Amino acid sequence: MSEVRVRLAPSPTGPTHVGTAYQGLFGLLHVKKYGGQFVLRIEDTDQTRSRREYEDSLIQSLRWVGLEWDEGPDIGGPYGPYRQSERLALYQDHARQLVEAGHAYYCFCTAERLSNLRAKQSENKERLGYDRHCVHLPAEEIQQRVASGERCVIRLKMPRQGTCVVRDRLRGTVELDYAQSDDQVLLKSDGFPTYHLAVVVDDYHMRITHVIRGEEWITSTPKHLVLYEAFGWDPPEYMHLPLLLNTDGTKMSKRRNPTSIEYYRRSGYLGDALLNYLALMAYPPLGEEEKFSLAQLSEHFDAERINLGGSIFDLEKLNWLNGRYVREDRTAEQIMDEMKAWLLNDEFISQIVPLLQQRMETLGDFMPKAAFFLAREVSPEVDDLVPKKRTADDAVQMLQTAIWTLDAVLEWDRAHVEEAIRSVAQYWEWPVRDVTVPLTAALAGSRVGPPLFDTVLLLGQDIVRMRFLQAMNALGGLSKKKSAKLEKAWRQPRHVAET
RNA sequence: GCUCCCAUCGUCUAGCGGUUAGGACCCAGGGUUUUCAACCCUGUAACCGGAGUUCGAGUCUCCGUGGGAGCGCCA
Repeated sequence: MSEVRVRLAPSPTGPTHVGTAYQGLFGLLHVKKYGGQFVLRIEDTDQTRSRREYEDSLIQSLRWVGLEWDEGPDIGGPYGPYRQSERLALYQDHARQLVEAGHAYYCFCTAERLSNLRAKQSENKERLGYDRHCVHLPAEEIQQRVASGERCVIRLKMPRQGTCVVRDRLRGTVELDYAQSDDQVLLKSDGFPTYHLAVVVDDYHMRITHVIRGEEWITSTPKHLVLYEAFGWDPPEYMHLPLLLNTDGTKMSKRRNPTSIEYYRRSGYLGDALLNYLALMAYPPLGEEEKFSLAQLSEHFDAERINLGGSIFDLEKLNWLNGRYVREDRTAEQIMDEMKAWLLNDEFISQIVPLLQQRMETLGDFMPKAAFFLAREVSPEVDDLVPKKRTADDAVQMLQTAIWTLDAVLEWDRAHVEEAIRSVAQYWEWPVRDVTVPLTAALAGSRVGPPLFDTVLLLGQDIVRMRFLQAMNALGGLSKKKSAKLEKAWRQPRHVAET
């Protein structure tokens, strides 16, 4: 039996999701139990969404919760490179190899044709999926169109019938009809692979023995098994973990919950407490004690004990656990060090002082006025969240559009933040003050505070989103239906009058 | 719509045919404490439904129901 090798394969397309740490935790546990290697691989095959800064914060965040890996983009290893964008030739070769062997084919369908197709299928209540329009093109035509530089993709030829038996370590066998999977694109027209090709090629070449990933992948496993078969490789063992859920039971998303590791760090949680809590989400404590370290857990870890139902991420319990870590696991000195490493340092305080200086009479005014920058949460008065002559509902909707607008800001600097907030006022055709006052209240807990744009900048995207969300909830929230309607209107292209 | 996964207190869970269904978070009450936390004690609260197997079902089987996920040139 070969050595156990497990990988964590996140995409650097946004703040690091707690689910990434959760999956990494169980992967690491498995590796520790059998004594193998844990690999970090960056899946940056989406050129439009992947960003290097996200990769940096990803690595930092994973280290912060206490995850460690033996091979990865930052430390190298024998099977690198560990960044998929640096392995393109490998995927392209393998895709061509599949075409030559008759397991895949070129497809010239345009995005427009595909979306029309999907619309029609959805209208006729048919199963959504590619109709194999390009599967039987004559060889000469393909050659000609490829040679002429026409945009095309390579698709996997899935079996039309039969049942795929997926062995899942936690669930036993899962049977899925091949017909449920359509001909997946393997190589995109920009020459980058899709997840499905890249994951199989890399897992093979990196000698991955166990694929431990979220349950959302279970239904696409047949595609991966077909690829292993086509290449003549032995597939790895699969373990699909249950999902982390919002309070309403849906897949955890930043729309309803703080989901990023950066948020929890910034809010003052401890990395080891967060990881401990994440373990509890799917793994029952060994005995009565629910507080345990990674080392303690790995000693007794048994995958069979993983619970299969998705778990709701419960802030209350995390707060309780984190409190125990603060009180029981750290000396006062260590807490001091943690706080310095957190935000109580010159770097951070020196950014606040200029914002508050003009609002201070004595030095003693500083801490109370700065408190909201460090607080876990604030509780603004409803009156401060609603501008005069507006309703609570108006304010809720405005807050929601402010969240969307700020989420779309890629360069988190003063100019872009200001532009985004002004555009919210513009969208509603409100005086800027009617936007800035509630937003300030939502962030600072009071309508009086330092300048909004600087405050937003300093609090950071994740904290800002969460405080806006909390303000919305304080005002009664927004129904799903209303939210969808608002979003539709908000996403309409807007025509700004030209001067 | 089609397919798959899942199902014990509000939440996280123990239970692997015979239990007064246990623990933790939350909440409530009490104790301790100069205050507040912390800590300790007590309490409220659950086996989704229906058949079947069995002397006996939370536990096994089937059928419902409910929830979730997937069906992208996103991962």
